[in-house]
Amino acid sequence: MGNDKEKTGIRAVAKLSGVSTATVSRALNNPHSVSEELRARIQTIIDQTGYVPHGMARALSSNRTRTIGAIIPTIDNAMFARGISSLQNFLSSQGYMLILSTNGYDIDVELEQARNLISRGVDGLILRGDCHHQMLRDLLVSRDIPFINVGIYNPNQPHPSIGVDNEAAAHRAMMHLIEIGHRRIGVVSALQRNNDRASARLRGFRRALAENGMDLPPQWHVEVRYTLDDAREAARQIFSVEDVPTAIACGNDVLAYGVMLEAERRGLHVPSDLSVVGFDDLEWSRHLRPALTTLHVPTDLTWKGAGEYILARLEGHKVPNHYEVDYSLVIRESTAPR
Amino acid sequence: MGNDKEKTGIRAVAKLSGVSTATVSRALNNPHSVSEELRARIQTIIDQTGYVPHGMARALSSNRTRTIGAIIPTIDNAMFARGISSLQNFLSSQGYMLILSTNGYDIDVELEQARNLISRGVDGLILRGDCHHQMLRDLLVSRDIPFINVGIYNPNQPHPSIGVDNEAAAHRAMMHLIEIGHRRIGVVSALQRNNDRASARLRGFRRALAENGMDLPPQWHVEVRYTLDDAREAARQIFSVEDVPTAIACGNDVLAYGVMLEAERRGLHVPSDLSVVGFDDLEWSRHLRPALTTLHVPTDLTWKGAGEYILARLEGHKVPNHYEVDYSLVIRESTAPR
DNA sequence: ATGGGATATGTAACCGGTTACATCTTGATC
DNA sequence: GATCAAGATGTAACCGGTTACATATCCCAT
Repeated sequence: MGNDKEKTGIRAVAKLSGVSTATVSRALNNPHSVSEELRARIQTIIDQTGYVPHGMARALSSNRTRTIGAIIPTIDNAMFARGISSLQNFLSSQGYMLILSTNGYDIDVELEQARNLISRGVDGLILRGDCHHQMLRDLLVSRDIPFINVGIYNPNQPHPSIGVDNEAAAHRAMMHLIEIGHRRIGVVSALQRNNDRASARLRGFRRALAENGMDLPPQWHVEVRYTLDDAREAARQIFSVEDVPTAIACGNDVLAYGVMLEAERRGLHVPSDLSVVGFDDLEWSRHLRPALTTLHVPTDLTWKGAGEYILARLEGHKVPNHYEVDYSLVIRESTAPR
Repeated sequence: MGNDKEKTGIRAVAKLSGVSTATVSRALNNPHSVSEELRARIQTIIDQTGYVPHGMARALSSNRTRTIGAIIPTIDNAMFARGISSLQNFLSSQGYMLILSTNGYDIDVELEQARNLISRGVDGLILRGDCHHQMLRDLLVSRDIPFINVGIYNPNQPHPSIGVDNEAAAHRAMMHLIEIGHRRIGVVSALQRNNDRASARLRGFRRALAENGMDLPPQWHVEVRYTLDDAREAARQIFSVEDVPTAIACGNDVLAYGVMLEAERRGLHVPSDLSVVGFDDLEWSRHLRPALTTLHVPTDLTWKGAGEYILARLEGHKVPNHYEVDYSLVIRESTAPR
C-alpha cells in the first residue's frame, strides 16, 4: 500500500493525519492559519508518533536557525561565566539556542571560529570587546549577520556595542583612591594584547593620576593574565621594590584577590597598610575578608542586553546601535584613608 | 548565458572551475579522491570567491553535524566552567563544535532541552550525572545517539558513565577527619533533589561515620544550594547550636569556602577551632587562607574523556562504557588534629 | 587485441522541511 | 444570484549540499 519513502518525518505525519505536508508545517509554525480541528488532529498524531522536526531541514529551507553564536576569550573565568549564563537564559526563553566558542584572546582563532559558526548558520553573533580581525567585520557585513560587541561602550565606532565605558569607570575607581588621600598608587592590569577593555581601563587609571599630578612609575605597574597565580606574582613584584605603594588599583577583581592574598602573606594588612580596589564586582568580592572595594559592572544585564539587541535586529526592528551600561563604585573594606 | 540559479554556493564554484558539484564536494571532504590538478584549481576558485560551505545543507544530506550537545545544571559554577572549557577545547581541536544548554537541576527542562538539541541534529550528547527523565534515555536510544553521563562512575548501570566514584571519594574525605582524631563532625551538603552526586557524597560521609561508631545528628547536617550565601547560612545554623562540631565535611569546595568565611567571622579559627574539608579542588582552594584541604577531582580530564568517548562512538569504535577517574585527597591547611 | 580492475569524473536523486502559488469554500455585498 | 475578498488547504519547486550509480580513461595481464 504505502510508499515506503513516507514512513518518517513530516510526510508521515501528513499522511497519518490525512492532510498535506504544507498544513502540518503551518500547524507547527503558524498555528493561527490552520483550522482548530485540523490543528488538534495533527497534534494528536505528532504526540503519538513522537515526531521531532528536523532542525537542519528546517534551517535549510527557511534560512533561519534560531541559533545565536557567541565568541568569548575563555569560559574559565567567573566574569564570562556569569554573562554567558545570563545570555543563555534569555535566549532560551525566546526559543533561541546559544552556541559558544572561545578564542583564547587570539583574533585569528576568532575569525576561524566565526567562519565555523557562520557555516553552521547562526542567525546572529555576539563578540567580546572591539578588537577583531578586519575580515571578520567584512564577513559579517557582507552576509548581513547582526552582531554586537559586548563589554564596551563605543558610540563613535560604526559597530554596535553594549557595555560600560571602561575608561570612565576606571577613572572613577582610581579617583576613589585619590580622594581618600593616597598619593603613591600602583596598578595591576590585564595584558593589553587584543584586549581593548584592559587598555581602556589602564587609560582611565592613568588619566586620573595625571589629572591629579601623579604618574605611574614602571616599577609600580605590572601587566598579567587574568589568573590568581599571575596576580600574586605581580603583587610580589611590586612589593619587592624599595618603595612600596600605599594603594593598588586592579584591572579586575581576580587580580585584586591575588594582590590581597599576597599582601596578607607578606604581613601587609589590608586596608591599613595597603588599599586595594578591584573591577567588575564578582560574586566573591563581597564575601572576601576584607570585602573588596570594587567597581560594580552589571555583567548579566549587559549580556542579556546583547541578546535583546540581536533578536530585535532579527525581527527587523530598527534599534539604536550603542548602549551604555551604568557602573557604580562599591566601597567595602579593602580601601581606607591613608 | 548563465543560469542565474547558479550564482552562488557549490554550483557556482563548480561552474567556475569547470567541474561538477560532485567533484567540488569530494575535493572538500575527501581530497585524496580528486586529482592533484583539479583540487588545486578548485581551491583557487574557493579562495577567490570566499565560498563557505552551507553547514545546514551539508548536515541535511550527510546526516552529520559535527556538533556535540552538553546539558549541565548551570554554567555559573566554577566547577562546570572548568569542565566545559576543557571539553570545548578538545572538541574544537577535533573539528567539532559544542552546543551548551542548562537545565537548572530540573529533569523536565532537561528533556525539553535535549529535544531541542536533537532537533538541531547534535551527533552526540553529554549529560551531567545519572538522574534523567526516562523519556530522555528512550529518546536517545531510539535515535541511536551516543551519550554519556559525566561526573559519576556507575559500572552497574546500563548507561555509559565517566567520573569519580563519589561515594568512595566522600568516604575518603571523611576518613581524613576521623583519622586525625575528630569525633564530632558536621556535614554541609548540596541539595539532593535531582542530584545523584550530592546523594552519593552524603552516603560516603555517612558510611565513614557509621563504620567508626559515629552518627550524624540532624542539627549538624544542613543541605543547601551551591552558593556562598547559602553555605554561610548553613554554617550559621550549625554554629548556633549548643554543641558545635569540631570539624565539618562539605559536599563541595564552594560550600567549604562559605563555612570557612562564616567561621572566621564568628571568631572560630580554622583549623585550630574547626577543621574543614571540601570536595572538588577548585582553583581557588589552594589560594585561600588557610588553604583548603579537599578532595581533588580532575574535572578537566573527566570532561575531555567524555568528549573522547562520544567521538570514538561516532567513529564506530567499540569502546568500554564506563570510566573511573581517580580522585585524591589534598591535605592543606584547613584541617588539623583535634 | 581483449578483458578486467583501478581511478577519475559527471549526472541526478535525495535529505526533510518551507512556502509561493493554485484551488476551493464560505460569507458578505450589491 | 453574481461578484469578490478572505480564509483554508493542497501541489510541488526549492534550499545547498552529498553520494549512489553511471561513464570514461588508463594500465596491465592474458
